[in-house]
Amino acid sequence: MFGWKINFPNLCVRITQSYFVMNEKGNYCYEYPRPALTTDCVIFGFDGVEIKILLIERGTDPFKGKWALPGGFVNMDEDTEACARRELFEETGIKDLFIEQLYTFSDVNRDPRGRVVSVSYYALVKIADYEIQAGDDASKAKWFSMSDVPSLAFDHDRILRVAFQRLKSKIRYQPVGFELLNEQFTMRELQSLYEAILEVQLDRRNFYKKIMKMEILIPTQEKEANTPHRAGRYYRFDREKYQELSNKGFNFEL
Amino acid sequence: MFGWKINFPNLCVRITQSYFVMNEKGNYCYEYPRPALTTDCVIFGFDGVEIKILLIERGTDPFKGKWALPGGFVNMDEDTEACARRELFEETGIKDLFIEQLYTFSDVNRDPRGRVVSVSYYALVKIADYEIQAGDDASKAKWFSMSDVPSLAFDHDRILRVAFQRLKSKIRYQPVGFELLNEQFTMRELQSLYEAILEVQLDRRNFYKKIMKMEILIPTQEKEANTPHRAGRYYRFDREKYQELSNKGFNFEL
DNA sequence: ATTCAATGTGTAAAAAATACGCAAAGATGT
DNA sequence: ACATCTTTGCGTATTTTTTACACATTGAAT
Repeated sequence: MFGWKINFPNLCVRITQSYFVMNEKGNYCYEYPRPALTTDCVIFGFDGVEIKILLIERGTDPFKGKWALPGGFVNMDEDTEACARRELFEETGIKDLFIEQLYTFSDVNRDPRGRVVSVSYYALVKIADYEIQAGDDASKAKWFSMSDVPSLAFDHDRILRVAFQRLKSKIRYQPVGFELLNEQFTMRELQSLYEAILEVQLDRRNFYKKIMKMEILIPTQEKEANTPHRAGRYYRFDREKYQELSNKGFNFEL
Repeated sequence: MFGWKINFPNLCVRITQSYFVMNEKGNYCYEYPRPALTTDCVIFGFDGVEIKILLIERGTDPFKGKWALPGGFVNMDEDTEACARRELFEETGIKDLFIEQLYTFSDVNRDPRGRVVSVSYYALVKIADYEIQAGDDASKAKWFSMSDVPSLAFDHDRILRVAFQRLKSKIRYQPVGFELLNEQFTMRELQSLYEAILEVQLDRRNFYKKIMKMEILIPTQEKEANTPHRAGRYYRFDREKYQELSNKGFNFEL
């Protein structure tokens, strides 16, 4: 319905009340000025010890050479979430991941190129699945520890701060942590994840009892390999069971 | 830096990488199509019994005659929050209120006029301050009970649902309820507010003890008037004390 | 066999949430 | 003056949840 390429200069395409004129250069013309719309994505991973985020080194100005969040301009035939997923895939090869809208940043001067409004998302990925792809293609993507993030392009420092804050509060009352772990994980990994995000120490035994009482973990028969000690059992998150319990009024909380 | 009115036809104004051309009709022209950007605002009030929301009757198509959330297009020199506040003031006379970003709605077909992305906000107002203004000016603004909201224009039904959900979860761990009450309020009013939003019944005595233990309420010497029984004491929310406690790690929770 | 962390269960103490009881206050109407 | 009605403020017993830590056992690797 919108954005057809029409090659008559100054043809006015009327769509109810909003319309654009296309001039001889093929530009899109509107009666009132419009901000450009982009999405940016904060991608969190977990390496077993620390929370990491994926950044892209900018190849063009502005901020050429600086690290930035993956993102780009919204197309006319996609909503912002689709845009975030597309950009993510194009820039890092990551797809099919947990993604959720974070906040829309709209400061008038947040982009030196002009008025650009960014709808930001945060995503949780199983870092092992993407470690390789991220590093090898043309775009310079790299995982950084949260404690080791360089100063970022645009207002991306701020976006990152907001995202981490959100992750921190989200993980306490929604079972999103599992998105950061492999399909199978040990109790110790799960606990370490919570400790890394919440920045606290937890008692192993109480943690175990609390999480087991929820009945949302399926113990598998498999165990860790190559440990110098007794191998930990692998568990998997039971999404269906969680949905079921959730519908009955159960609230995940840790 | 952006959006200067320049009267030479087809003059290209280059701002780093983003630019617009102004054609002979005074239109704003861009190399790529852009969605229009609006804000919409869900305004909550509390009349002592029920949660209410403020709606505007649309005077023009599309959805002429339907009720909708107050909102409008974002100007180039204001961020989205400023836009939401401005539109709110223009359409309802309300200013200086609690406002917070809710979510950005970007479905490709959410507006029949074309591609329009809406950054939505929700606001909490002391209903008594605005009851009169809302009804009297040209725009037809009206308070509706949550239980009695008509079908709304655009995707505003959905926005409203999301907003109420947010209010419900927000009020449990942030002291935002006070924004809905007068500067002074009785214990009963505060409790009724929580009961209305959370849709539960609370024990008066436990509620009293819990809220008093937080030490964020200042009891005044004033009391209700014209009650057929013992008048309730007025309290006020101690913002500074809350800030102070909050910095020390105190978490409001009810 | 030794080492070392994981496993799984138990339990006691502390803290928080829940459910009521009750006497007194005080504003209004009769 | 009295009856009515709801707030006020404190008390308290019970249940539930959280927290802290003990302990015996398992099992992979060297």
